[in-house]
Amino acid sequence: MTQTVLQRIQAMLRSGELAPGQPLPSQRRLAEDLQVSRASLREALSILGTLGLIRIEQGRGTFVAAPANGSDGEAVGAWRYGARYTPAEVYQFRLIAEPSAAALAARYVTDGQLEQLEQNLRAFKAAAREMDLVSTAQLDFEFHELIAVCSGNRLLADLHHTYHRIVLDSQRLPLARRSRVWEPVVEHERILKALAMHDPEGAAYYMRVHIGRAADRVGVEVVDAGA
Amino acid sequence: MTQTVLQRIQAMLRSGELAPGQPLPSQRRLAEDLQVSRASLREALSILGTLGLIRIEQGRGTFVAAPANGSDGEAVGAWRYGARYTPAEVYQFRLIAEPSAAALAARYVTDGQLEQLEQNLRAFKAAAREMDLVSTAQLDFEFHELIAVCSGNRLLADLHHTYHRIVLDSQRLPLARRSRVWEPVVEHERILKALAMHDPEGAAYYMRVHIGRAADRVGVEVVDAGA
DNA sequence: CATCCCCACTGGTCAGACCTTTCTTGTTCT
DNA sequence: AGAACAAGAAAGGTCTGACCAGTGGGGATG
Repeated sequence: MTQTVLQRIQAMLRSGELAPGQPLPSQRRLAEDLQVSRASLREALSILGTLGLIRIEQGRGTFVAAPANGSDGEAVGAWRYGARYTPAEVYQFRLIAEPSAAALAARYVTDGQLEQLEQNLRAFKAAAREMDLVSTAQLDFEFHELIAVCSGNRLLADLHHTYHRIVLDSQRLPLARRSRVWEPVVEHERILKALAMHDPEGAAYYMRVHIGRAADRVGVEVVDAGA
Repeated sequence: MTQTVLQRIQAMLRSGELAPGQPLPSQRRLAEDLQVSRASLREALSILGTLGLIRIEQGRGTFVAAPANGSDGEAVGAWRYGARYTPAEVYQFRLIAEPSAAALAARYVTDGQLEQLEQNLRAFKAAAREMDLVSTAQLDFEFHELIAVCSGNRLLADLHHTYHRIVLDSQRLPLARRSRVWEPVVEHERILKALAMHDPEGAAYYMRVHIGRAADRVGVEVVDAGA
């Protein structure tokens, strides 16, 4: 039920039916429209609020979140709970670790793991095509985690799990700007192709590009260690 | 309220109070424990479920999500308790992370930090001259930790702490063979010189060489990710 | 001894009530 | 007329209690 509501509201948002900044119907009204209880509706709205797709203000209403436009200084501020590490630190670290993880994965990846990655990519494509931002974010993370596992270095694999948690702790998934939701699909495709060809340099290169662009998409400025 | 509950449950998960795969208290029980209504609790749990931190199964219960089991779906329980890493994995990871940390440190290191590093190097020299193997190992680690801190990336700094622990837990201090005890002193000197000159490429290069040779000195074969 | 069914759990959903905050609106006082 | 204030409508926030729907264990039955 809640999942259904989640899907339907996401559909409303991406259909452009509601413009950014525009208020959604009141919870009571919306619950009636969707034929669900207010409790179920609220669970869905809470999730969307946490993910940053909508903004909920007591006494005022619920509003479609302004798109994460490049007007920097604001997009990052949403990282309100991530006290420990800044987004820049996380992306900087990913820029260091993940290309190497990809290079190692290119050497050691098995056919079974490649199949898993391809399966993930297919689901990722489907989710992107339907603009299902929640699923894309989850599948994106899974892709990177799979590669970390394929690297054969458990330190890298566990580590990915760690900063996955860090991002989750900040309660803000790396949702891309809607207009750029298709970019990571292409980038993942390139990485996967390099892995399939067992090409360490290529995998590392495309991974580096991918992480850099991912940081850009969420409006984070990162200093590349360049090592 | 919901936000508070979210924080508290996340705190439980982080603290390791609940191990992966272990069930959480039932919603009715948990709601009572946390002094909130089940509705509010459910909103928080729904969010955590969506984010993948917990797995909610109707009729069965709510469970702490297991860390990524990506590979074979078999070796899941393997590192549920206390992950162990081989020295090869640790050195491979250091080979990835530390050159980048050194490059960043070269950019951001302050005069005060350089002074600390120089002091460490002097003590390191003295310990090496006296063949004090325990002190050299400790000072060696401290040198690397200082550099991680200088990088300005707390993720790198905390990480160093982590695998320092891993190495200590394995009771396997990187003690050099007596005949080669002086080598790391020279290598540290080169790194420090690059840092003092604010030369990122040089610092990264000498660090890479240093880690590689360190692995060799303790007889570990490492595959360089080469990325 | 094996089978089956019941019941006590779990999470999922619902309805309605009450609270707090916000903003409008209409009144009142200056 | 204008400003200040007060009341109320409407929004989201929370709570209570109930019922629905799967799950699984253990006792009754053959």
